[in-house]
Amino acid sequence: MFSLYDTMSSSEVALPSVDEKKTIGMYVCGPTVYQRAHIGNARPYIVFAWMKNWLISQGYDVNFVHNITDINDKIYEHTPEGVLSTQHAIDMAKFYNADIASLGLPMPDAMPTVTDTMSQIITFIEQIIAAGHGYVAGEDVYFDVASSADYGKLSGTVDHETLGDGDAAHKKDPRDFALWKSAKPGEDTHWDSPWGKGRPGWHIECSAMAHSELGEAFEIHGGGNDLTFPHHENEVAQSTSVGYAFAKIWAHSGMLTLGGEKMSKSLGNIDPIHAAVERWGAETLLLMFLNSHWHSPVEYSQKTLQAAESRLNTLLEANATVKETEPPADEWAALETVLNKNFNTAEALALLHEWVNKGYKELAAKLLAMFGLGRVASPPQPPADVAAVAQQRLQAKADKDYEQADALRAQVEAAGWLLRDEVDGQVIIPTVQALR
RNA sequence: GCGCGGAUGCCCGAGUGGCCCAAGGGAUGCGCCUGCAAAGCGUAACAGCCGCGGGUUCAAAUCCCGCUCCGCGCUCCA
Repeated sequence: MFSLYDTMSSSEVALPSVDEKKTIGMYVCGPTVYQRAHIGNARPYIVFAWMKNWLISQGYDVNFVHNITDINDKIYEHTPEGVLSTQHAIDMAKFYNADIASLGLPMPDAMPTVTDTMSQIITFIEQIIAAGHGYVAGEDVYFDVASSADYGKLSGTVDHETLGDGDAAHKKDPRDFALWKSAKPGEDTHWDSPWGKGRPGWHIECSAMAHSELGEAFEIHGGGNDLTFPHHENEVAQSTSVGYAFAKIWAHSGMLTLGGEKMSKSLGNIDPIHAAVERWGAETLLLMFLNSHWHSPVEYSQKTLQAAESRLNTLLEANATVKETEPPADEWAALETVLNKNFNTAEALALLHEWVNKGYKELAAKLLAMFGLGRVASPPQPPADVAAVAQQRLQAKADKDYEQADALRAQVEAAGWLLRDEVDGQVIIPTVQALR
């Protein structure tokens, strides 16, 4: 039985068994595409892509939906002069797709955009108004927070005094948030609606995309924990206001920090995904995240990354040299225990080391593949020139020309391969560098 | 200030009542091995009690109370 820490109930909540419900709906908030995404943005995607893989191995079918917010104030602000904001959003969304694809995990089953969900969004707003939970003010539409009895239940944010931006004169309550915003001068995108030309508010977009893809109720709603309030709180208010059950589990992943502070575009302490992958490689980044619980923060530092890189080398070496052994029959069950209980990847990683060290190759390969680390189990073969130098080194060694042998070994190492003299001969072992 | 989540070895990081004198990894010392290495093996060091102070219990890193510190949120945010 798989369970996850759920923000709504502040406790671990179990998924229905495969017999009760085979298909799991999973919605994970994606980025607003106004500039290139950073490695912190990638964490929710990574965590839930792993989770999808795991649930499939447990017999479920998983529908992993990861949206692209392609309409937002930020996009207007960041669109270069002379470019349409829609084009800028398309460009950045393409980058995001390429960025997450480079991590080596399965792509989401659906990546809806706001633009493509516009008619459902408008219908949804009409439903909310009809249900008595939304109101029109001029050409804007707001959600009536006071009408929502459970507002604040998800985030525990109940302090009415401090909430709300207050500067929107026609709000009934400062906590009310926009469902539809009328078009402003200078904005190059707007859509027709019963309330005039405009665009949807941020929160309604996600509710609408989630329901449009996954129906009224689904199992897991994920996202970074910085979205708990107001974004997810507002999503809950919108969706439950029309009678939808919405998400069974609210899973909020921890922040990636840099210098002890959240990595964020507005703080500017960011490292873009593409730069991080280029510098460290996907495997090292994945191992860094794998080492800590999905719910905890992770510090993105030279030290953290280097430790992950060393770990990767250790796994590559062990995989290349340890002899295969038959594991105990119920060994896989140990993994199920740790992963099914709140998806404890750090424990799974400990188990992975054990398996690799003991030579349980098949099990290790299966686990590695699930975490997007398949190349650790099946690394590339050394290129012909490297193999040739390795061969020459063997000859030099046989000739007792050790100076030459050491030089050749250094040459191979510079190319990203280790040469080791085992009892049954020289072996060539890949390092992190060989995976690039 | 309020809400939520944390505080475990030199470092990262599991562990939520007894199997914990605390997993796994990273970084270390010595020996064997090796042409020299690396890995491996052996060995050493490695948290004297798991932020601090109380309490509950036959039993606590794990539960309760108070405190300190850190992160996130309080309508830009993964």
